[in-house]
Amino acid sequence: MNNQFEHINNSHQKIVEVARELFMEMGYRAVSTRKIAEICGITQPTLYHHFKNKKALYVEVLKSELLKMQTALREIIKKHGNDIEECLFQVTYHILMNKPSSMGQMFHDIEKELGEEDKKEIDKWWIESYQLPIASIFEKGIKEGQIRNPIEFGSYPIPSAYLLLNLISSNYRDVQLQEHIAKEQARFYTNVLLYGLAPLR
Amino acid sequence: MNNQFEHINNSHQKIVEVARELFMEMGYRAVSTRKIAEICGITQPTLYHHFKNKKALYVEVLKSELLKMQTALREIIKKHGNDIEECLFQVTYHILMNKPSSMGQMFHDIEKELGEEDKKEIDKWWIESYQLPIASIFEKGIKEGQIRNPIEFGSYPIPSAYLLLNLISSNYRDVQLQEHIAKEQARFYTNVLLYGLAPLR
DNA sequence: TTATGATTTTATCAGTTGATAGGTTTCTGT
DNA sequence: ACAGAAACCTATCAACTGATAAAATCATAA
Repeated sequence: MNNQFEHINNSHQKIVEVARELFMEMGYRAVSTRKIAEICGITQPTLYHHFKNKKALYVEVLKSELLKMQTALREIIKKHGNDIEECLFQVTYHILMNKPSSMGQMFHDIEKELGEEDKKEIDKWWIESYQLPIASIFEKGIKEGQIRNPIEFGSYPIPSAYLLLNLISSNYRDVQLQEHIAKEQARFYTNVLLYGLAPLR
Repeated sequence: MNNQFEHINNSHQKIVEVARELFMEMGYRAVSTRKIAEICGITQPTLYHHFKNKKALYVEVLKSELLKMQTALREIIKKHGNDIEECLFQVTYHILMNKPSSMGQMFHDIEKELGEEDKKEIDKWWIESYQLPIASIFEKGIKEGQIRNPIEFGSYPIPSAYLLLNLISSNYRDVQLQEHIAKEQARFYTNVLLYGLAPLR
């Protein structure tokens, strides 16, 4: 019934969706406001009715991206929280399949293209979406003795989380992973992370 | 005596150096030919006397960057080749300290901004500079029983090399690492890579 | 000295970019 | 039906981009 509201949401949401696809694929600089508008089927100045400027649109894209990941990771951790190996595998697999094609590019854009205030806000969202959920897995693992003693090995939850995230988020080829290959890769990552490449002595 | 030759080299080399710093820090798109020229102390059209176009300059920057890394890694491997743990640590530490501040951005630029023929050439150089040297460490480790059986664990040399490279090359913060922090991080990476986060049973 | 070629400069172009002003259409609540 | 707001459009701007043409400077070899 509230056609106005739906209409706003439709345009707004479509712009964010299109922008996310382009920004994450090509990077902030390589995507023009005209290209976004064209794909949305609107004219370029209309974008500026929905968003203050290009940066604001990018920030909104990042927020929606991070929020989606936060929801998904919490779900996975709730489901497999009792089995740390399976939990890490599922998290790794999910990120591999659903992350932006080039997270390195995304981090670079956040660092170089946004202002201080935006950066801080995105940082907050990033921590809640990626860092805390994954660190919580390792924290539980340490408590239950499935992860080495951090004091001896340096395996504190947050550094461990970043180690896993670095492992996942970088990819020297930007290829989109196929399902079974991503599963294989996630399994390899998880195995190495937990048990290492050296044979048991 | 050959003043002409020196002069060419001076300009040429200075342009490449300045361009490398800017390209690696800001990314291909964010660096204008005018900015490079300004820092070099020359006018922008002069760049086009030394390089066919912006892309050609970027390719040259990448080549010099990769060549430097190739030389360094071969040196390290020759020196510590008999001790796989120390060798991996030294390689990890060296890359952490000397890599471009954002390798993710670099990969993205290679993938999206270069043509097919340039991409293939850079790929060749990349393999010789990073992939083969690091894979050779794991290959030796497998032969000598310091790395698990690849058939059982999936720890083939090249996937293992990429695992380590992914670990190193990504950094969600683009901060320049300080020496002792990089050493600590390299040690942590090497330890996890070889022995895993799970305690020995 | 002088001719030649390498190097660099000035002037300029055409295309793209993010952004704004001002008018027009569309929708909504009364 | 109508007032007001929201959504969208046309036209346009100033800045910046990579690139080229043509002239000027410079070093070098004869």
